Amino acid sequence: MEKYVKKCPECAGINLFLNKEKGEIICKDCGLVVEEKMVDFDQEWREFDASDAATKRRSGAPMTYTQYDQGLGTEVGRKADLYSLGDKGKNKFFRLRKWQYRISTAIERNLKLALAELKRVSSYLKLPKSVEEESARIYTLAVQRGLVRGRSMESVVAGALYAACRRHDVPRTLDELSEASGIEKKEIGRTYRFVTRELGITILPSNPADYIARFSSSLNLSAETQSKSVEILEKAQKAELTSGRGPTGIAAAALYVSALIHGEKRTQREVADVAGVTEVTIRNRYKELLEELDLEKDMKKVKNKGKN
DNA sequence: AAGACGAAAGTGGTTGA
DNA sequence: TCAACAACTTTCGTCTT
Repeated sequence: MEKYVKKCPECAGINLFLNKEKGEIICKDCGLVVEEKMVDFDQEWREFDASDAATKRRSGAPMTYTQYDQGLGTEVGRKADLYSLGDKGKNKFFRLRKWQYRISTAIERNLKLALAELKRVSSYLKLPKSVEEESARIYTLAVQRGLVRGRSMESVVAGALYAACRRHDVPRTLDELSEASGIEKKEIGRTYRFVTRELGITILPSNPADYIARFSSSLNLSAETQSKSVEILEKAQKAELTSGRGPTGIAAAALYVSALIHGEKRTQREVADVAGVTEVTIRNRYKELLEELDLEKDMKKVKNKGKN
């Protein structure tokens, strides 16, 4: 996170912080997420020597995975090769070239459509460009390996986006992806798992804290509440309450408790809705939090009723 | 009347034989 | 391949504010 220069449009505070990875600017005073979609002005690579320059630098038209063939294509053979072939060889050659042509145009057509869809969903969710690129890359690989066969193009696009979000620590819930893409949640989850497994993409379990900023912003919670909940999350992780649990549930519970403590009560329903979990899950996590971390003292300050 | 709480049954996915 | 299993959901009745 780095300091940002402008003033917060909500509270006119100057404590704006920029998180480039997530494409978010967060106001530490009021917790407002000012801008979720921004242009990343940075180079994402660094050059240390000439070979870095050769491999990483991109000049001319930018080579980008959001262009469907990256300006590169495959062609089978050239005329000159024909002289070394007999009649049989020639036939084979033409057949192969025909197939290659069909396959590559099929892939290109598919990519063209898919990347349009990908851009649509990505902009709907206001995802940063880096994530869009990543998911386009993933999708391209998936098409080349024939992983789309038997699956709808849209669901693979959604799966690729989900994977890219996770890799960039800018998690969106399956619900959000589902709403944006119109694909069922389980279908996205399925293709996501399939694609990442087949492509050997490793993805770390997402950190609950990554969800806090967004959730708390849609609930209009204060910055104190927000940072308190991150604090709670850290303690929860030390107490090993987080492993194996759904990160959104934990994030939601931490936010819920934190809101209670700061007298900004939100109903379990409200928190559950933005986090995409049920009230029951929040209750369970919330109960565990109260048991394991001694938050009672904090709670007493708010509702001064003795416990036991 | 709305919200919080918790029990019970159901779902989809993982794991280990 | 199948059954046991954990996490989470759905549903519903009861209690609290």
